[in-house]
Amino acid sequence: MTQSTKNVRTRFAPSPTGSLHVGGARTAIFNWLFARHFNGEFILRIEDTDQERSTDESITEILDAMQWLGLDWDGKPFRQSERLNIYQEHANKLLESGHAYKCYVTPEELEEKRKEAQSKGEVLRYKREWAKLNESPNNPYAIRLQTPDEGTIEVQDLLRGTITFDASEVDDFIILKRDGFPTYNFAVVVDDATMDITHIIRGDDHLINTPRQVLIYNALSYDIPQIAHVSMILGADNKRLSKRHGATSVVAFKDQGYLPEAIINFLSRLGWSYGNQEIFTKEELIEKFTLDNVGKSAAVFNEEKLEWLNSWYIKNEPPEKIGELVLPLLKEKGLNIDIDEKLIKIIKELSQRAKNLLDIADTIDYFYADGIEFEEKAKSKFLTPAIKPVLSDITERLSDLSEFNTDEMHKVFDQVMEERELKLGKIAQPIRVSLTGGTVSPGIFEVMDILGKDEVLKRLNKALDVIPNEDVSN
RNA sequence: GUCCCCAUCGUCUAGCCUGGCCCAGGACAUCGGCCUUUCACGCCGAAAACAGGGGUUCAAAUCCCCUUGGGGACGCCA
Repeated sequence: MTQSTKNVRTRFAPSPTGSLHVGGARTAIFNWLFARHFNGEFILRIEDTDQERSTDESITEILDAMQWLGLDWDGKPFRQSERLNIYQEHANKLLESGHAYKCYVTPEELEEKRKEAQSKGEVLRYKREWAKLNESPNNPYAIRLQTPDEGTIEVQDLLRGTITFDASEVDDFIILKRDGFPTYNFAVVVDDATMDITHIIRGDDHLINTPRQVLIYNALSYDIPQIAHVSMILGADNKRLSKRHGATSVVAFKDQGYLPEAIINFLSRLGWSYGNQEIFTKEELIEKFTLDNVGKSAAVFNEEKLEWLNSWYIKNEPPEKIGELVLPLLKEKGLNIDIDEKLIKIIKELSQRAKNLLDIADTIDYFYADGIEFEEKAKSKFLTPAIKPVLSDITERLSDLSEFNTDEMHKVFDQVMEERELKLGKIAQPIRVSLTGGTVSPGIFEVMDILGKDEVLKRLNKALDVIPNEDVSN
């Protein structure tokens, strides 16, 4: 890639009309990685020029999500709504230089013309003479850029090379709305130029806007930054990812117990790759990310793979860290505990079986319950009169242990198995049901170790109480 | 409809730029097996793709063209 990578400065420019969705997050990640890779700067710019749809809640949500993902930005986020005078100055300059003109036609009139064209199966082409409609010093106006009528407009894309558009495809478009706010294309150019952005990485839905932006750069005599259009993320049906596809916002995944590491890892690999490597730490991503390995085709959001990555991180991150993350979930369930040796042991076991943090919180109950309930099916299948003597025997021997550790437990079980000529498979499930109430849990020795001697004996005795005695009359 | 982009297993992708090492490699998911104390984990294995057609070339997944398919854009939204 023959691009300059000195003083790199990238930006993420969300519009605050909702929370951060995964597509936006991927764009943010690429820009962030690119900047960090080249020791450059990554700035945030809130594109809130749509007064109707922009909200402060969205801004907060987006910034929170960015922070949660660990995408730190340099300096204070810019807000376009606070830079109106800058856009107006630039628009006036274009007015003076003859690159732009005032247009008095109303949105309503245009809408009517648009409908008319549509009914004829056509697309509305703006005609320059409409600008004069309603012209009067007192009437509001928008400002339009005067665009060339013929020739071509070339766009240089870092990923796709030179893309040529016919000038006739671009009609005179609005740069400043009648409310004094800039339109997207204009604000983007003015901002990227005045904010010294060196590299723009954005979704390829913006590719079609780029010739317009090129025209603005030229009219303003600004240099054009390096631009890379990455392909979009699609849903499983190959359609543009939207709410219809279920969870698409970053917070939704957070709420479902996903780790930021998994999301970053997953999203980074959508459209980018590094040989056959699947797992990347943040540091590795920064080290290895360049535009050279970014692909051009659209990627389908594959939630199963995200899930796999998430379970990988849950298994491989330090249990202390996972513990910190599940603590609030446990609080929600009324389990007010702190990180201690017991919790860490539990996490080590449960994380092997969890796809997300919720799984851990959902399967932890019996470790802390004061008196467990037996699942009916489990009870009737495994807590049988036939097994009662065995359970009773084991309970007695366990209670005799002075050292209650897994080695000693194993010895007890080995003895019982040998004396009674039973396989572990025969006694493990009754023990498991006795200790956890159900048929699914980590290994019984681990469970006993975590529960401790007193609790184990308590539960075994309770189980013995509920098992009817074997009918010995016959 | 017009314009723009894209095209390797179901999915994410390696390989493509700099043709031969590719009867195409990895991962997720699927299926089978092993391990086993349940559930998982883990390990081993299987099935699974160069969209189609023309060129160029001794040789094409790799270069060119067309077709087809998919996506995107056609706003005083961003």
